[in-house]
Amino acid sequence: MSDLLERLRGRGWRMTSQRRVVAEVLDGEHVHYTADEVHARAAQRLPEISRATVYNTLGELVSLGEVIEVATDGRAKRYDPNAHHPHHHLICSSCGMIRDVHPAGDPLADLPAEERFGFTVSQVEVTYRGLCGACA
Amino acid sequence: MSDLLERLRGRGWRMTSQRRVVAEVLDGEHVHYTADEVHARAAQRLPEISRATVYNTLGELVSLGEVIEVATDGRAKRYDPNAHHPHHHLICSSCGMIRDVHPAGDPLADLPAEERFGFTVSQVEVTYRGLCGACA
DNA sequence: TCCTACAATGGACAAGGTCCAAGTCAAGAA
DNA sequence: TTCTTGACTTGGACCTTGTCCATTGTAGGA
Repeated sequence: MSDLLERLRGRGWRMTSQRRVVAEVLDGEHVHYTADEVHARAAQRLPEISRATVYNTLGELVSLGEVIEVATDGRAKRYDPNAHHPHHHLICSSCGMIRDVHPAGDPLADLPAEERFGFTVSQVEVTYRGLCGACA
Repeated sequence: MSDLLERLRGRGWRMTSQRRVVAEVLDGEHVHYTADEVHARAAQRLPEISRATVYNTLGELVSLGEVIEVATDGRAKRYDPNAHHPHHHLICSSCGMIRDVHPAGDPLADLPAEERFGFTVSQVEVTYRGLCGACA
């Protein structure tokens, strides 16, 4: 994740302790926290960090393309730092656990021109749902 | 949509004017209203219908499998009555318009066993995003 | 070290949705 | 037809998620 901190600094980000902590919380594989979870974890290291700062920082990371926003269920959005490795999501309908997956095939190519209705299609998300081993 | 009313009655639904109006609002092709839009349209025919009843009724229709809930953007959920005809969605990133689409291919078959992590996968949603003709 | 523009804070506010106690009514029973 | 009853509806309080803004703090360049 120090890569991320370097990249951000290179883009002219002012490096504050709050931003550093948020970036560190988002380090790791298969991390899909809600904004609230990010805030709770960040607050363990920096108790006075505010909710607004976490929302601001997450929003900036998303618009810089460093983090992906995942709307899994109409409840809280989740934030996925694995933005530089294209992938889709597999979600447990019972406990909400999320895994990154890499299906074969190219869903973009599967959408014929006559099904595009004049849209310029630029992005596809595939969401698989089911029950995880523990919930089944 | 009278089919729907019949099916619901067959399942033991008590038929009230509120439920009838909600079901009627959801009649048609390419209908993807938010709960609030359903409420507004229902209220044109039945002014005293309450928000809670609309939410209850939509929730019941979803759990009966008659309507699909679509979380397009982390804002309000949308309700899609086209539940008996499998399809996916194409969404304009600018104006939010939604179209039903029918891509080729089978994304479920594209997820190899070693990418399923012990899940029993039962459902796939594919969401295409881009700009519609008017917004491009 | 000092400045200052950018960032953080916290509290108010808004949207979307859920819950609940009380009142209403659809539909089966008599 | 009328009665009965439990399912349904209502409206308002409340919760969760997220945004906004005026004020205060501070990173990093001069």
